[in-house]
Amino acid sequence: MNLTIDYLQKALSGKFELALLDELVRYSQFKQVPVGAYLIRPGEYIRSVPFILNGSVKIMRPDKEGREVLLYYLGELDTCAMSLTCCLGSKQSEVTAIAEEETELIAIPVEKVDEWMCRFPTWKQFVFQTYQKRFDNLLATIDEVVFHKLDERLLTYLHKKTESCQCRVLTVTHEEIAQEMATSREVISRLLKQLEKNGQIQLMRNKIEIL
Amino acid sequence: MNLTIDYLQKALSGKFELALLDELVRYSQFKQVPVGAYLIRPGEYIRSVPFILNGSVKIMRPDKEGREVLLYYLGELDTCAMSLTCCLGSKQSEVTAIAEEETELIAIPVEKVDEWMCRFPTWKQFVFQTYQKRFDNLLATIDEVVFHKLDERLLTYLHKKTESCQCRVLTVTHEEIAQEMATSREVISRLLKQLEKNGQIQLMRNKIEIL
DNA sequence: CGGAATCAGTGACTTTTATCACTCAGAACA
DNA sequence: TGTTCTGAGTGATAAAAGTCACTGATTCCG
Repeated sequence: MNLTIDYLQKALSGKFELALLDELVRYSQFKQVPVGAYLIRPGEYIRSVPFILNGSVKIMRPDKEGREVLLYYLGELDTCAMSLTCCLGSKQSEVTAIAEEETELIAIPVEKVDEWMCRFPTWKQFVFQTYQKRFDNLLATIDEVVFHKLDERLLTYLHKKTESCQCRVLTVTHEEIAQEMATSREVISRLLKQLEKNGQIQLMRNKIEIL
Repeated sequence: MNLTIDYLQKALSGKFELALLDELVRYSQFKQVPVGAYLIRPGEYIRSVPFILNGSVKIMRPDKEGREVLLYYLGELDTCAMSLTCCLGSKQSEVTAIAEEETELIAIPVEKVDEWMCRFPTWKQFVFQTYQKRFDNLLATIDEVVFHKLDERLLTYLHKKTESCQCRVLTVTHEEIAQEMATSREVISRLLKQLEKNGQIQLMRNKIEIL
């Protein structure tokens, strides 16, 4: 697909001024990312900041032993704050980013992200809003793991997931959930059964319907 | 005390250009904060960004039921990234900030923080480095609570605390530790006893020596 | 079709953490 | 000096989460 001002204008619907849209088209690169593809892995350097047009991306935090936790999802018109700082400080990534659905995004070169901040107030505002959102996301994640038990966490996990993919029936295995919540499959299976008993969900093979 | 360029120059030792130091002195306010004082409480609005000259400040995340967790410490030449975004977006604080020691800081008005970013490259760099650091802090906190057991968490808690206050003997009760780690006093008492048995710490009334 | 692979369910048990109930030591203070 | 308060230690027990071992069901594919 070709990146055009028309397209961006529709997608961003008045979020940015025309001059900025023009530069976005001129300097950034359109990308289509298939489900399951890695946008970034820990340790890699990031050379451009992804700006998601549609689809969704999950951000995971791994530890040394191969486990990992879901931090949050990025969706439409979201940007990764970590990649911002990583780029500007040319630091390696601390997280994994995986396309949860087929995702379309534009990759913006770091220099431009930096340059535009002073030239376009809407861009600066956007960048800081992004930081704000990510901090809130991380704090929400901390709230979950510190203050809530697994069954509650599982429920909010399911709800967030349905939000992110916009459908009531999730296609996911217990094993996958366990990995994203850094626990074991059996535990998740049992808790899911419990939630089903309580009438909060409906279990099927590979699928979970949220009621 | 009076805020002078000389003083700041010494404190910041070449971090910022003279013109910026000049504006720092002109527009910000020097503050001395006693131990235990609240810099900010959740729900309050922040009108200026604190820049810590010396001392240390602990940032806590509360939940609705009155419990809270320690997120990280701010020390010399640190700034709170959350207050940055909160200010710029005029949002309420999501966290509590308490002076862990007697702390000296300068309060910088939001408009200046914003304005200087385009005028002083060192300032912009500083702001983004701050975001970087806070993200790293939050990720480290998440690592702890998700991947580590309480005894390990307790040990890193103690080590961070000694770092922040620069002494090997902490003056703290088991109850306080329990609160900052969102658990109960008995649990902490037992784990501390265990650490003492392993020769990692030495317990005294109101005091813990790290070996 | 039939075997292999993947996913889910579950009993039995352990470990970790939380909670309750109480004792004891030292500090504080009148 | 004795009483009160705060901090700490600890046994008993419960609840939550993790682990092991196995079974059964469904899907996939040669």
